[in-house]
This record gives sequence, structure tokens and C-alpha cells, in this order.
Amino acid sequence: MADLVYQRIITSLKKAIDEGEFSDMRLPDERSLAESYSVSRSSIKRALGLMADQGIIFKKRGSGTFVNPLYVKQGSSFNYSGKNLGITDSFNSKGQKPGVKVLSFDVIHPNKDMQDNLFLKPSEFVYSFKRLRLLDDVPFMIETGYIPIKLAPELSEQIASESIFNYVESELGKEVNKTYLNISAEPSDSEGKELLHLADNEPVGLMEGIFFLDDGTPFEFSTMKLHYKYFKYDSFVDLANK
Amino acid sequence: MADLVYQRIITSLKKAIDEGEFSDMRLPDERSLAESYSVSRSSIKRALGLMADQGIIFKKRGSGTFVNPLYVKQGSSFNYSGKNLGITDSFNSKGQKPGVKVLSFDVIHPNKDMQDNLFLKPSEFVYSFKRLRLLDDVPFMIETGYIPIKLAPELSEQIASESIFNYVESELGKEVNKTYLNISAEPSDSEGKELLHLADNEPVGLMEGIFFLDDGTPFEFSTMKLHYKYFKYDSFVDLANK
DNA sequence: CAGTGGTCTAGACCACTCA
DNA sequence: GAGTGGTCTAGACCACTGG
Repeated sequence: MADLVYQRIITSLKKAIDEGEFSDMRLPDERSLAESYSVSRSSIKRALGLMADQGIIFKKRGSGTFVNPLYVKQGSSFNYSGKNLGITDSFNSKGQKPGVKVLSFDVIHPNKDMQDNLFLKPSEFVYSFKRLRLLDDVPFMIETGYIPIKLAPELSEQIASESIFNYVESELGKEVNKTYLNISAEPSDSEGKELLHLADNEPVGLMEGIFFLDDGTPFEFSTMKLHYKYFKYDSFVDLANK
Repeated sequence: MADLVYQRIITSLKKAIDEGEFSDMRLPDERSLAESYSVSRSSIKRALGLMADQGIIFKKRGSGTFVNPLYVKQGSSFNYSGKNLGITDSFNSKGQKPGVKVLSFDVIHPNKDMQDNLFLKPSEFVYSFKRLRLLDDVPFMIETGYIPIKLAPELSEQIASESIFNYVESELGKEVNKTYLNISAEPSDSEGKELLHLADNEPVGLMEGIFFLDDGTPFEFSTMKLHYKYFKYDSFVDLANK
């Protein structure tokens, strides 16, 4: 991770920003940076481009490159701690103990929707499972998942009670590393009220997603209903990409 | 927009994909593409990289480049129509007539939070306004916004009743093109129930955002409360960016 | 006009996949 | 080992900003 030139530069520039090195919020121009790091301008451009995508800096043609003032701030309501998942990994990141309880685990025929989303023929089977996820023994999310059996023939309730993605990575040698997410919210239904201990007026956050293997195969279709207090998603958006 | 090499290639490849040219879901390798388009491999890499960021294709080192099967599908629950704003622009995009009603418009001192988020001194003033947004005369969003007066000295209730961002672009010659978003959900409060016609159990979607000018200046802090049925956000996420 | 970021090229070498 | 994408370089030229 750290032996790449552009990664090294990103790390170094972040550190310099954190240490208040650019007091006027302006970075040196790309050509100077290339020289002082003894790398090509292309590598500098790559590093700065990634940092701009993350909202750490802003680039303006003809003017220069500037630090996002909010990146430096403490106590801002926004944290720039890297990526903004909202997915499994980030749930663990708050120092709370994650837990999983499998509510059901079956093999079924996919409906039309599922066939489309997972790119399946009607004759193919999928695992269908429902899990309750907890943090420090408090339930916060109901997850309904569908995975084609041909992609994980040995999947079991035992595996579902631990981590499916870890299993895929360690046992099948593949990696789940992309997802298409659809985020919304709804009033809680009876299931949500019961399992997530929600009051009548309290909603759930919905995250519907398709997870892909690294070769692009759709691996899982998942619907995640979250207790609204655990429902949070951060995103830095470039409105210019038309 | 269309005179750039990598844009031309993206357009061309998208068209080819739509027309089913790559029946095995596999694109030619980068070196072949470079030759057939008579451009450098770098330009091909740039085009393919952007397409991968948008989830149109998947690249796998050592294996090749593949079309995302869901990009081709019709009737999938996912649309890949480019960017996934959830912001002002996209609200208009459904062929419905947008409307704005200004509920209040004042100049105030920013509180501590606002000072941090907009990078202000305590002595500086901000415009504070609340707007109700409608689609085909149906209210769907309550927007509370704060803009430093020094960034838009001539702002008025009249302008707020139209489009503030259009005003900034045409009159001030600056552009608002980046935003940091924080998405969540809550039970509706009395204001939401009244203005958005929500029942007791129906929630609002929350989008808190800071909008930036192209040089990185924080321009507006905005809190958007949306009727939950209009609350939707799509996102393609690379889980590998650690 | 000088300075800055944006686009594009041509080519070298590396790292991974799979037959 | 052949084929594929990933990283990096060195340099040319363009487009925009601002004094």
C-alpha cells in the first residue's frame, strides 16, 4: 500500500496539511512539487487528483491548488476520514462489538426481480437468508440477502452467522469490492418495530445494494433495514460531472 | 465536452456496449483499443478508468476488462444514468414542474457550528433562509440555508425565490460545483408534518450539506428535510479504497 | 504575459492471471 | 510464458487566471 509513488505523496501531503504547513491554504504548483519530490508531474497529478476526489483539496485551472478549509478543522460536523461506506466494515469502526444472529436460511427460486439483479436464469437457485446485526448486543439492522448457489456452493447457516464476505475471500479466493447502493427511508413495519425496538413514529433507513465480485459478477442482492439512529451516509460529490 | 479524446472514447464505447457489440461481456485489451482508436494507451486508460468509477465496466489485472451486466439490463432497479446527485438538479429531472416558496429570509450572526462549517469569524453575518420546495405544486422538501453575506452581498428574498446557484453563476461569475453531504433519517417533527403533509408515523429524509465554490470556499450550509417518498440517493461504491 | 492546472503522447517496466 | 491491466516517466502543447 505504501510502496506506490502517488500513495507516498498523498500521505506526505496530508501530513504537511495536518501540520499546518500551508498556512495560506495554497499548495505549491505541480511542477515544483514534482521537483521537490523528485517524481514526474504525472505522479503529482495523480496524487492531487485523488485528493481532490476525496474533497481534501480543490484544484482551479490558472489559479492553483487549495486546501479544503473544512479538512483542517476540528469539531466540524464532517469527518474526512477516508471513504464513506455505510456498509459492513464501517459498522465495526466505532469500537463496538459487532454481532450477527441468523433468523432464516433457505434455498429458493429467484423471482423476476432477483433474476434481473443477479443475472440469473429462472432455473437457478439462490440462497435466501435474513440476519439481525447487533452492536454491543443491541440490534440495529435487519439484513435480507440473496446469493446464487453457483457462486458459493458451500455456503451454510454457520458461515452466515459469521462473515460471508470473509468466507468468500479466504475460501473461494475471490473478493467483493464494489457495490451499487440505493438509499431511502420508510416508516417502520411490524418486523422493524419488534426486532429493532422502534416506536410507532420511528422510521428505518433502507440500503438496497448489489455487491459485485472483482470480475464484475453480481454476487449478492441485499436489503438492509437500519434503525434510524444508526443510519448515516457521508459523501463528497462533484456536481460538475454531467 | 465532446472534443476531448477520452470523452469521445467513453461515448463511443458506451454506444458499442448499448448495441451489444461485446457479446461475451469482454472489451478488447487496452493496447488494441489504443490502436483501433489511434490514440495513446494512456487515453484509453483514462476513459476506462472513468467508466469503471461509474460502475459501467470492471477491470481486472491479468484478466481483462468486462461490462457490468447490470449496465446493459433494462428494468433493473438500478439506473446508471450518470451521476447520482439527490440535489437540486436531479429533483427537476423527472419532468415535474419545480416550485419554490420562501418561508423566511433574514440576516443573523452565525452560531459556533456555522462559524466552523462556513469558516467565518464570529463578527461576520450570514443570510439565513428557509424555503419550501414543490414539484407540480406538491411540497416535498423544507430547506434551511445559511450563506455568508460577504460571498453574496446582493442576495435577496427575490433571488431566493428563484435559484440562488444560478444567480451566483450568472451574476457573480463563480460556480458551485462540490458538496459534502451527510445523509440520515428522522421521525417527522411538527413542522414536517404540517408543511410536507406527513402522518405521525411518516419520517423525513435528512440531507445536510456544505456547498463549495470552485476555489474551495464554503459557500452555503444547507439542511434539507425531504418527504420520505422523495428521498432517494444512488451511489456506486468501491469498497477497496482503504 | 507569466503562472497554473488540463490533456495527450510514447514508451519502459512491473504484477497478476491463466492456460 | 503470453497476455492483461497498473505504475511511472519526460515532455509537448493547450486553456484559463490574474496582475
